[in-house]
Amino acid sequence: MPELPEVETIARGVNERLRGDRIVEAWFGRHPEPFKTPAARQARGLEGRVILAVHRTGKHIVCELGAADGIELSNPSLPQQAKIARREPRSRKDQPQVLRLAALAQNDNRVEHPGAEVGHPVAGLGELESEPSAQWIVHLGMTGRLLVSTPDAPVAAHTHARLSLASGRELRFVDPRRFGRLEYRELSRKDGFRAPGADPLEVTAAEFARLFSGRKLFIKAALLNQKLLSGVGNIYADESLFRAGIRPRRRSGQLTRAELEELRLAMVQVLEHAIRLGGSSVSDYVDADGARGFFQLEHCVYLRTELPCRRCQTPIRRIVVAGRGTHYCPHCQR
DNA sequence: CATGTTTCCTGACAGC
DNA sequence: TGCTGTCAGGAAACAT
Repeated sequence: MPELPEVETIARGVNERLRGDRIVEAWFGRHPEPFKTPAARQARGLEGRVILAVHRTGKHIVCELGAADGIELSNPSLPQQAKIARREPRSRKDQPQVLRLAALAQNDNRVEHPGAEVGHPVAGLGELESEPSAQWIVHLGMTGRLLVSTPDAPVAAHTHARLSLASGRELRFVDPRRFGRLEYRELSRKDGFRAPGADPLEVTAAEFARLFSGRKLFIKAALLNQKLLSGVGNIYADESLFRAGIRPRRRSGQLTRAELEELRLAMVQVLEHAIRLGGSSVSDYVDADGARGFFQLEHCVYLRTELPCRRCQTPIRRIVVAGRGTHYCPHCQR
């Protein structure tokens, strides 16, 4: 199940490999509607476009796309768009993609994914050769994969999209369980896509505390709510709570300010460590090259029911919270 | 609005 | 062996 570290790993991998490549042809299987955008419209929109950059927001992978060669946009309000992107940001919501991409670029220096060379940083939009005029947004759901492969590689079952590229390679979207979503949007009409909640790696202590105070729901349910934080899923909610020493059924609003800060720091450490290890391969997660991650080897509680706690040897307990399997140490977490 | 519940979907696995 | 039943789980839709 791809969460923030897995999605980040895939986005970096695709960015390193496909940046500057051109989509020559887009093929979509007819099976997996509903996409968020009808397949025919995606294909029409994607074909001919250049991939300027690929990055992550929340659990979404965003491909920034340049205009197709020799084709004028039908809705040329681009000068307007460019003006918006250069303006000083007034509020968080107004922040242009430029800043987020720049932040990603800094992050990139810390990557030590064993399965891949350290990549060149993701450029800010200002460094791109041209302004993005469209985006292809990929959500992997539970079992989605985004793979860079050669055209002659065997097509896996449940392959729902294949983008043929000018370099001769293909970008494939495979998703057996079909919880994944594909969306195409043109930027002349809407602002660039951003996940609905705060980014777990960038959220400030004050913002984090504000998000989680005054709520009655279980802290685990709050961590999973993408409208509060975007990117944390079941694995990293459990691992973050363990690291912070907080029980998953504590009420979000009952946590002290100190506990919330403890939780935020634990979450950041867990996520950054997981990114360094290329994510967790628990079911069938692989990165853009088909390589597995290694963070599952360092899980302290997730899927460790009845196994001894790594800190105190107490057997790990499994309960259900917010409809999700939830794992914790009854001794280390209070 | 806030929160809880149901639904989608298929591979894996248990039980007979 | 091979069938049936159950379950996991992200997020949208629906219910309270």
